[in-house]
Amino acid sequence: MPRVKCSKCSKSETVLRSGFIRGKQRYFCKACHYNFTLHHENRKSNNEVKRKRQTTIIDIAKAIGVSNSTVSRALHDHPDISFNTRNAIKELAKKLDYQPNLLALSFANRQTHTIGVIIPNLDSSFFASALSGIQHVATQSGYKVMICQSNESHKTEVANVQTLMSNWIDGLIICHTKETETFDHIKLQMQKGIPVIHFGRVCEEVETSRVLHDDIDGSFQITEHLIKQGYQRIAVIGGPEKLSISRRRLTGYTEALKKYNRPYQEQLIAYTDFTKESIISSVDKWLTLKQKPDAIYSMSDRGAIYVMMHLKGKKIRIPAQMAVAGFGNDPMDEVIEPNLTSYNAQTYKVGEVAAQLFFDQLIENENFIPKTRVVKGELIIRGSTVKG
Amino acid sequence: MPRVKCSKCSKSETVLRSGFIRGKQRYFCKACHYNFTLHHENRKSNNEVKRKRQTTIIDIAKAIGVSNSTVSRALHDHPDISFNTRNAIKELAKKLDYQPNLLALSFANRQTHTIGVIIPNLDSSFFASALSGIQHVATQSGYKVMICQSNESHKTEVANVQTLMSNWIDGLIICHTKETETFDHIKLQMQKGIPVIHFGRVCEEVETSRVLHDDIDGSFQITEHLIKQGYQRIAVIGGPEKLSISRRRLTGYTEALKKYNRPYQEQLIAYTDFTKESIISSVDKWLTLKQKPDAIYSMSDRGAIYVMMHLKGKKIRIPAQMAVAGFGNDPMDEVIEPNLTSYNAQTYKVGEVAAQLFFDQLIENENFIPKTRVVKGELIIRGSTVKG
DNA sequence: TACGTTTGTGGGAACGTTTGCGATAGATAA
DNA sequence: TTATCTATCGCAAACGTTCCCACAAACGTA
Repeated sequence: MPRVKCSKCSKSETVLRSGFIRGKQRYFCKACHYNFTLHHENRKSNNEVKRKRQTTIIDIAKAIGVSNSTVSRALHDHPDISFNTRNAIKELAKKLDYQPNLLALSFANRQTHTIGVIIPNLDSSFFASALSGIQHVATQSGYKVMICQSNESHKTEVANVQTLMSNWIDGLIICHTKETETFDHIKLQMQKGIPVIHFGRVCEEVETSRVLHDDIDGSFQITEHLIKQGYQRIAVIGGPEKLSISRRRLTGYTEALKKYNRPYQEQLIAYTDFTKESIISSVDKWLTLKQKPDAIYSMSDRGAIYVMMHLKGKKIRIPAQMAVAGFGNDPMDEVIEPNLTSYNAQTYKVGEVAAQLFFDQLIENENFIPKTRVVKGELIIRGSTVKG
Repeated sequence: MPRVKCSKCSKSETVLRSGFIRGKQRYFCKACHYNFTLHHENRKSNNEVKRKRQTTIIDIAKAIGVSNSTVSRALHDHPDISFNTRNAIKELAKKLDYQPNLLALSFANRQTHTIGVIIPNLDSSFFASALSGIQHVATQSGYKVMICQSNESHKTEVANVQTLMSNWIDGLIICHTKETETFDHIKLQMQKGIPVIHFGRVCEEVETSRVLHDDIDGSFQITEHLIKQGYQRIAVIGGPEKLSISRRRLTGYTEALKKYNRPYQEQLIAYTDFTKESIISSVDKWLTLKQKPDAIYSMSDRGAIYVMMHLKGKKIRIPAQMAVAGFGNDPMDEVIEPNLTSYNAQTYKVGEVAAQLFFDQLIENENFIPKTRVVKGELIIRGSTVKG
């Protein structure tokens, strides 16, 4: 028998317990037939910060004495609204600093005006500038960007897709991790009708719009440049073998060799996971060869820089004894000595195009056909490959 | 007299035009008293991509034959739901791949579980890693992060705040642009009751929680290190004079001078806007001095690198003729030659702490008191300041 | 005047979830 | 039995906006 006063009639004899509500005892008063729970002061655990109310359409409607529909229409310049009403509404809206509640809007329209972006990481200037490109185009069209980093972990990537999707993104722009080899998580979203755009590292299993660096031509140009500079044995540091960019860049390399009638030497190709250790071990292996390479082309600038630092540590002169070239035109290229020859892949533009492809797909809708765009880059020749 | 069939009674004689709806002709049938518009096939311009319906709580409720409330409570392990019902609901939910509609949830609860972050840019590793820190902590607590770049433009920053706010972010973590000198846009949001956290570049006008690099101690350590290395005239490249980090870092510098009884020389202090041009012009000015400095401490690594490249261009040997030190421990520091001495400001951790401060404020709510956290860093001595 | 036509506005459902309050059929105690 | 409890569930409001439909009043026109 609880000794609790009814919060309505204040009697306590008639109060009896009646189950639990959210962990709290609920009481029922026989006298006044009233259910209640005790709102103790320790209700502070309520960390749902209710913000101050914003002006809504309803406020305006009430103030002027029209219906919400009218206000909504007036604000959207719907032709059905009289000049006077429209003006009055707009004026009051401005006065009350009315801001449409995007949440309600998204909720009602079932679209959030948000693009989800998944990239391996933000540390590399490569992805950072692609992201900037995406953001630029998205912002122009009134879209927001929600970013996730996969940290080159496939598992995280899958989780990221989940997170973004449950936030109702309108589209997904993604560059896969170097681990990713299965694409069910992508296919699933496409079935749900979400536009998916790939960039950089691409998935060949599914048909999506995609934007690529000109990997083949870039690799070709770098290789051609090295050949023309007189280097005879050009070694290559690639990424994981299954990664499509590895394959494409290797294609450019072999094409250049073919054009200049140079032999393709298996032992000069190294597939790495882009980590410092794997790269250095490849280089070390090459250095033990009888026929050492006289040039190393790394498919990533970061890798090329590891190579250079390693070579410098071994007192091997660049480019006299060994030329080095990279891919991506990282800002570091102009800092390291000698400056690193690289291929400016226009990553910012890649990001822009990716976002544009998203909007294309949005507009063309169901009669949309996936497109592949290739962004041209340019070879930037610096000291690391030019003797003398 | 239009020849349009009523979509209800199919007569056409009784149909007459009745205004416009959204630009489309509206018709009214006298016979059946019915208003309608023609839904032509060319309704394809409707690029509001309605996605495939997700399973909702209502679907589950109908399927099992209970009310939505019951389903909601069952999924939340509310004690009022019987074991059997709960199980049945959870099972079906799993089977139908039920995902709660976060949009509806945010809408109902008036909170989005999203933190807005505004940073000057993503290109610098400084902000990128702070961002990673924020994201890490946020994700752990089930919060998302919405990122905006101000591009060091105050105007853009203000617009960013607008954008984020109208998306109902639950809190704002911001590092101001170097231009920003007025803070009304911040005050406004604080009045609305949303938590604002500052990091790095801080606003002293308003009372917010904030997390700082240990600018003073960092600067002190760098200066002390230079003094101990025997450098006599240490020049400083700072940011804009109004920027609080400039002032704090200068404080550390002067404190070190004081401790070692060195004179403070006005002409060795340069306030720049961190651009390459302004930095180089400062350096050039110093080089014309009779009493040239023998060490340059740049408050940003990027700036220090500009300095080094410029000095190298002038064949000035580092550190023999001029030592250089930076602040921030940018990855480039280990790439440039000689390696750049710098202060590792633990920016990743700064980001983490910033996010934590947000959650603190969220929990403590109205009885919350702004805190200032300082993240300790460490001096990293490299070749650019150590002779021989 | 009588009818056809247009204009301007209101009503209300829908979007998915949470949650305070009621309600009821059994269970338990008196 | 009766009085009291309890476990379990339903109802409905609220969040802000859009948009389909209905309708009355005004406006033309014959």
